[in-house]
Formats: sequence, C-alpha cells, structure tokens
Amino acid sequence: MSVNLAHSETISSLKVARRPWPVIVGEAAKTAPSGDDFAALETVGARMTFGRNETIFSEGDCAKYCYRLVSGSVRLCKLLADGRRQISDFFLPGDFFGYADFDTYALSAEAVTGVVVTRYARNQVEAVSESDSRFRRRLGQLLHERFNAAQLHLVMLGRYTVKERISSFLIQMAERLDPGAGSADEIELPMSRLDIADYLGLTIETVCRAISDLKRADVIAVPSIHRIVLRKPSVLRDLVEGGEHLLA
Amino acid sequence: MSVNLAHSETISSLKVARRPWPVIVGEAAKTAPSGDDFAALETVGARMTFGRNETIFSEGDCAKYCYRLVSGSVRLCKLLADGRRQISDFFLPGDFFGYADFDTYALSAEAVTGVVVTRYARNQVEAVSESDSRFRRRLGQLLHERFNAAQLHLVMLGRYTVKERISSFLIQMAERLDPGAGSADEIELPMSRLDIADYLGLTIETVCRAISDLKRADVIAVPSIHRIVLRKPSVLRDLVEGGEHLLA
DNA sequence: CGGCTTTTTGAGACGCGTCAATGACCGTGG
DNA sequence: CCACGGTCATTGACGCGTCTCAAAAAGCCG
Repeated sequence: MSVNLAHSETISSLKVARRPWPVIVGEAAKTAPSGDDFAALETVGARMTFGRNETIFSEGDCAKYCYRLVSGSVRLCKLLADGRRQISDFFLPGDFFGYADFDTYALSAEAVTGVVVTRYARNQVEAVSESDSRFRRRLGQLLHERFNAAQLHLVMLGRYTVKERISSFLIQMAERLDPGAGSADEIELPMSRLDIADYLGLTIETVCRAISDLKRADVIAVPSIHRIVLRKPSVLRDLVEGGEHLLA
Repeated sequence: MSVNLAHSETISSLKVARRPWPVIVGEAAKTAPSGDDFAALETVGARMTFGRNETIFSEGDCAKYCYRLVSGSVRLCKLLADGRRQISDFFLPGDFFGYADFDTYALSAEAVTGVVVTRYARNQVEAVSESDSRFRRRLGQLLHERFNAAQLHLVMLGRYTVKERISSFLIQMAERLDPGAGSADEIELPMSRLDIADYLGLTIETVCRAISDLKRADVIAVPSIHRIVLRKPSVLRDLVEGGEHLLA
C-alpha cells in the first residue's frame, strides 16, 4: 500500500506557505457569494493562512473552531496506522467545514494547496445558530448536503468501476469548480494524483492509467498536469450512468 | 453483478408481514430508552407495519415522513440502473431515520425483516424542532452520528481488505445489538448474506468465504445462519486494526 | 545544469468477482 | 408425513482487474 509522505511540515499553523502554489488570487479569490448567509459571522472570523500540506486540524483534536475556505483547497482525510489513507472530501473556496463534529474532530483537514481561511470559534457559531433560525437552517442544509455527498461517495467506493469513478470525479469537480452555469469544459484540479487516488479508493497508478485511457480515447485532454479539458462530457456522463461499457 | 429480486411485494404498505420472521417481540421489543428524547413526538406518531422486503420509502419520493424503528430491522440503500446495489446503513430498534433528506428521499428504505415503525410527519417534527431547542439539539446529534458513521463506512469501502470489512462489521453489529455494556459475544444478524455483501461493497460469495475462513480459524462459530458467536473478539479487533481504532 | 518530487508506463502477482454446481433450509401441497 | 420447489448459503474452478514492484519520464526549483 502506498506510503504516505504528506506530513513534512505539520506543526506550526500560522506559517505562510513556502510556495503558495496555484493560489488563484487575481482571477478567482472568490469572495462569498452576494447573498451571503454567513454575514452574521463576518465580525468574529479570523483570517489565517496555511501552506501546502500543512494540517489545519487533526483527527482527535478538540474541535474548538470551524472554517470557511477563502482560497485554495483542502482535503478531509483519515489515516490508518499502516499508512493507508482515505480522503472523504475536498473543499473549495466558499465551503464551510469543521462544524460536522462532536467535541473532537473525526477527521483531519490538510491544505492541498496554499490556503486562506476564515476561522470561527464554534461556540460563537453555535450562539448565532441558536438565536438566528435562518442561519441555523442554512447550517443544517449544509450538513445535509455533505451527508448526501457522503452517501454518493459510498456508492462510488462500494460499487463503481475504475472508469466510473474517474468519470464521476471529473464531472463532479467540473460542476463544483464552475461558479456559473453548467459545468465548464476545462478544469483546474488543485489536488495531486495521489489525492485523487485516495479519494476514489484506488492507487495512484490506477488513476494514471484511467486518465491515460480517457486521453487516448480523446474524451479528455491534459494540457498540463493539473488542468483537464473535458472534450466529450457526454461520454463521461454515459460512463457513469449506464454503469457500462462505452470506452474501447 | 448480482440480480436484485427484492421487490416482489413492494406495493401496499399497511399489509402485515406474511411471515413476521424474527420479529423479536417477547424478548426485545425494545421500547424507547428511559430518558426518551422523542417524548415530544409521542402523540403525533402513527404505528405501521411492513413485511419483509417491503419498501418503506423510495429514493425520489416526496419526503413527507420520518420514522422511528420499533422492532425488526431496515436497510437504507441505493440501486443502480444495472442492478448493482449499495446499502449505506442498517437500522435497528430505537433508530430514527428518514430525516436526513431534503424534499425527496436520497435513498430507499426497505424492511429487512418484518418491521414495526412509528411514523411522524416531517413538518410536525420540524415544528417541534423549531420550538424545542433540546429536541433540536438531540436531532442534530443524531444526524452527526449518522454522518460520522458514514465517514467510517467510507474508509472501510475505500481502504479495508475483505477480512477487515467482515471483522469490522461483526464488531459493529455486536456493539449495536447489545443493549447494555460491552459487545455481546453472540449476535443475531437480521440481514441476509447478500445484504451484508451490499453493505460491505463485496459479493455474496466473498462474504461467505470470509465467514467460512473465520469459522475455520475458530474465531467465530455459526450455530445457525443468522446467528454468530464471537469466540475470539480480540482476534476480530486485531484483524480490523491492521489499520487503527475505527470504532465509535 | 542537477537533484528532487510527481507522474507515467510496464510486467507480473494475486485477490476478488464470475460462473456454475451443490447443499441447506423452509413452506406448500400432495 | 414426506416430496417438492423455491430461496438462500456455500464451495470450487477460473479469469480479469487492480495492486505491487520497478523503472523511466516529466516537472519543479535551487
């Protein structure tokens, strides 16, 4: 099983990233969408920065804070004693995370790229939630969304083939990364192949091979390593749905 | 992939089970635990019965109701077009389900055995939740528990070997089925091997083989088909901790 | 340019799925 | 009461797909 070497600099937390990576600042430092349900928290948030592969919080830590991602991207994962890793979710700018836990975090959150977050004390979030029913509903809705996403993830890990997993992942990322309407046809994947593998329950080699297959079939193009062009999104969709053959 | 033939009698809903199966009435018709947080709903619930393999609600149905399981057991599952199935959760007496959805149910709930439930209108549950902050917190806690369980399930499907999955499943069921203290050493599994397979992301044959292996190693005994004796729980625990302590 | 990490590709092993046959259990009806 | 048919569970033989191991290629940064 793949050895995990992601934790070279897991200690300090306010350190600036050595090399901020695609912190897409100019173009896409997406601020909160206009009708922002988090306005109530605006005043109590603290802005923070994490470097690539830095840990934002660890499984078992006292869950004092929750976070809103401003820029970059974050993985939520669980590490087994022998190095096996499962990523349960990726977060993108605008996502709110770290609130779906009890006293301690159930999983670790790590910066996939250089990251900027706003950090909120949980007791303050809870106070606002207690008094503001609109905010509370919004928070509940977010939790439900994460829950439903986890259910789909479950089906994928339990029953999808490799091709279905990769296709489903690409479509899903295209939808999430596209701010506006239907999924964009070109996406910038912030995470490494190993991250993708650990999200899909595969090995990095299998992920590479599946991507190469799609490239060979001209369903996607890969101009640079973190950039993917969906040339035939419909084929990707078919690969996921029929749950069947379509790719040579 | 295994053909699913579970839906022979999915239509009527108030029908009594043809043959109630292990509806453990005398011994374990567990009523709500003494400090019952659902007292507030007591008056608005309707008692209902479902037969084995009957559908309680289907994916996509308008989510008007939620349920509390009184006796028997229920599976929550998703069916793909080609018959593949993933079970995301089993419910046991006392469990509350069907509330973690939006307007429509995201998954289907089916009776694994003959089942008795109390059904509540969601708008009433929401009304109580809105006015009673204690009840609301309890409901949120339940959702968090299901969410954390789903996260562990995710790790299992993504990263566990067959032996680890079976061991983890047995331990988990022993803990959930045991009303009192530490896990009982003999458990009554209400679900079929196919259900177990679809929960663990395996085939029925693989599940059988793994169980036979454990039997052969004298780690468990199988006096009858739905009954399992954990002869060496510690070995089971070791088998799952090829990774880690992953049990809530 | 030279040393690193990450990605890609290849060859081979092995675990799990597939297909098929047998056995166990159970309710039904002769 | 036993024979029968249906469902579910178990076991075996075999093939395929994914993992493992290994090495080369491609980026990345000093």
